[in-house]
Parts: sequence; C-alpha cells; structure tokens
Amino acid sequence: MNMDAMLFLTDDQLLQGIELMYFAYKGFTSDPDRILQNYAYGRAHHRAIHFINRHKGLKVNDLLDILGITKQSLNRVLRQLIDDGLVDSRVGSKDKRERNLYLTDKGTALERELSDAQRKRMRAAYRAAGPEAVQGFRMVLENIMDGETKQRLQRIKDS
Amino acid sequence: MNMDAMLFLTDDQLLQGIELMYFAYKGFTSDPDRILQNYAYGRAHHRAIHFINRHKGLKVNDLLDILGITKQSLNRVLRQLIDDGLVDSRVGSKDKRERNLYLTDKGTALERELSDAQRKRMRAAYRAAGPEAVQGFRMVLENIMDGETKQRLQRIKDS
DNA sequence: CTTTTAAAGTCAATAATGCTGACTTAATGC
DNA sequence: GCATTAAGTCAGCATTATTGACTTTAAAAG
Repeated sequence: MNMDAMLFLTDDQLLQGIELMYFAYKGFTSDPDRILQNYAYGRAHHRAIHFINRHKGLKVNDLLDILGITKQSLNRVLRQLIDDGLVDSRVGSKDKRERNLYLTDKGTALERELSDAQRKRMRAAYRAAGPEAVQGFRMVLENIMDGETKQRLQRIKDS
Repeated sequence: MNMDAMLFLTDDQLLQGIELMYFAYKGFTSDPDRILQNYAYGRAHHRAIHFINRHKGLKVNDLLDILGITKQSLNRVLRQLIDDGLVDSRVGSKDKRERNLYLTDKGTALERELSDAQRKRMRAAYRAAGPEAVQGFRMVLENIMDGETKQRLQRIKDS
C-alpha cells in the first residue's frame, strides 16, 4: 500500500478501523475490569492508581487535568483510595495548600496486579504483530489523540 | 527495532503503550460525543446506530451479541431510537418472532454526521502516520482484541 | 494587615449506562 | 397442547460522570 492508495481509503475501510478501535479497547480494559471487581473498584479507581503511579507525588489538580474530569468526580474515588489505605495524600512541602499523591505499598500492589494483566496482553499483541507493527500502532494512536491532550501530557511531563 | 529488541520491551515502554490506548480512545470518541449532545443521545445510542448501519436488518439478538450487553440495557436505548424515528423495527419475514433492525432516513442522516466526524479523524491520523503504520496499527489492535470477540464478529459476518 | 485568589474537599441533585430479577406476549417446534 | 425462543417491559440498583454551591486553609496581592 502506497501513499496514492491511502488517498482512496474507502469509507468502509475507515469504518473497519473504527470498529477495530472499539473492540480492541474493550479487550484492553477487560482484564483490569475483572480484577477490579474483586476489590469493588471501577475503572475510575484504576485510572487514578495508574497515573499516581506514573507521576509519583503529582498534585490533585494535575490528576484532574490528566483525567479531564471534575474535582467532584475525582473526590469520591480518591477519598475511597485514601480511606482504604492505597493512596497517601501528603501536604505539599513548598505550598501547603497542595497535596502530593503517592501510592502506599498496598496501592502499589494493586497497581502491579492491574498493570501486569494489561502488560501481558500488550506484550502478546506486540509479539504477534511484530516490531514494525508496534511502531505503526504507536504512530497512528498518537495522531488520533487530541492536540489538547498531547499538550496536557507534555505539561505534566515537564513539571 | 528487531525481534530481539521486542523481548526486552521494558515495563515502562509497555505502560506508555497502555496510556496511548487510553488517550487515543478518548480522542476517538470525542467528536461523536460532542455531536450526540445536540440530540440528547449517548455513546450507547451511537453504538446501536453504528452496528445497525453496518449490518442492515440484523436481529435484536445479534445486536445484543455484538454489543455484549443485556436485553434490558439495550431496550432503553433502542426504544428511544425507534420512538424518535431513527430506527425501524420490522417483523421478520421467515420467523415472525424476530425483529430486523434498519435505520430510517433520519437515522441514516445521524449516522453520517457521526461517522463523518470519526472518519475524518481516522483519515487524518492515517495520513500523518503513513500506509505502513496503518497496517501495523491494525495488526496490533486485532491482537489486543479478545479471541471471543473475534469469533462473535466472524459469526455475524457469516450470517 | 487585610483582601483576594487558589487548592483541596464536601454535599446534594441529576444523568447515562450498565446490571439483575421477574415478568408478559407472540410465534415456533415438536 | 406444551415447551422453547425472541422480543419487550417494569422495577430497583451501581458506577461514574455532570453542575452548583459551599467551606477550609494557605498563599499572594494590595
């Protein structure tokens, strides 16, 4: 398939790609969803845990920014995770209004359990598709993302 | 990147892929989500409309099977679409217990509006990434899917 | 030093979308 | 005739999102 062929991608071929995204995402979330049921948590908890792990010590506002949800939506989830001893909310050292979020050992353990399952699936998919396919996968996904989202991610990475 | 390098994909690299899936999916659904608000519909309506369009005349049971939700969950959504005149539910010609689902002109119009936006995003992403990347994108996504989902899709395609 | 702004947290109400359980209706198959 | 199947419905509940209206605490601006 060359560049010329690209220009003639039919609507049907594009719809196939759209369905692929839908079904792949469903598979992608299925392992964590199953695990979370054992803890009476949902996807919202998983996302919070994931990003607190990825950006240790991030501020509540940063987390809100990444997730793109409201303070009130996050509150319920974060409250539970803190009360259940999975997340530690420490008063900011410089600015005492801020709270820096960290996973506790218990939180880290759940994060491992969740991401082990998800990594296993990704690794298998990467292996089956091969290294070049992985590069393509990444490139297309990055271009599907909102420009705004990219900027948000960059901002967090810089901070 | 060769096959050997694949075997040493770090956990961090895999986590990056996981985040990419999350953010790309978010972008992927953002255009339809915005449009659906104008009609007071949600993603569930979109999915129903999408699959009724893709598999014209499909049975209610087939739609349940594809979506992987319960009859009661679908009912609310399908009821609305039928009442609003977007979907036509016709008594099966062979087996009169069955209902074959079709989009009306009005339903087709909304489907176009939704998928135009989504196709536009996909087309742009495909172009920016290039033809080989698209192949890779497809291969990885197919491998992320559940085997069960693949079989379900095959079953519908055959029927 | 007082006022304003900012970060975090909370309460209440609402919406979309899923679930389970318990049914009904109509048509098919045997 | 009777069991099964396809579709549809009612009620209740859970999760996760929303908006709006606050409070508390701390920093920044004046």
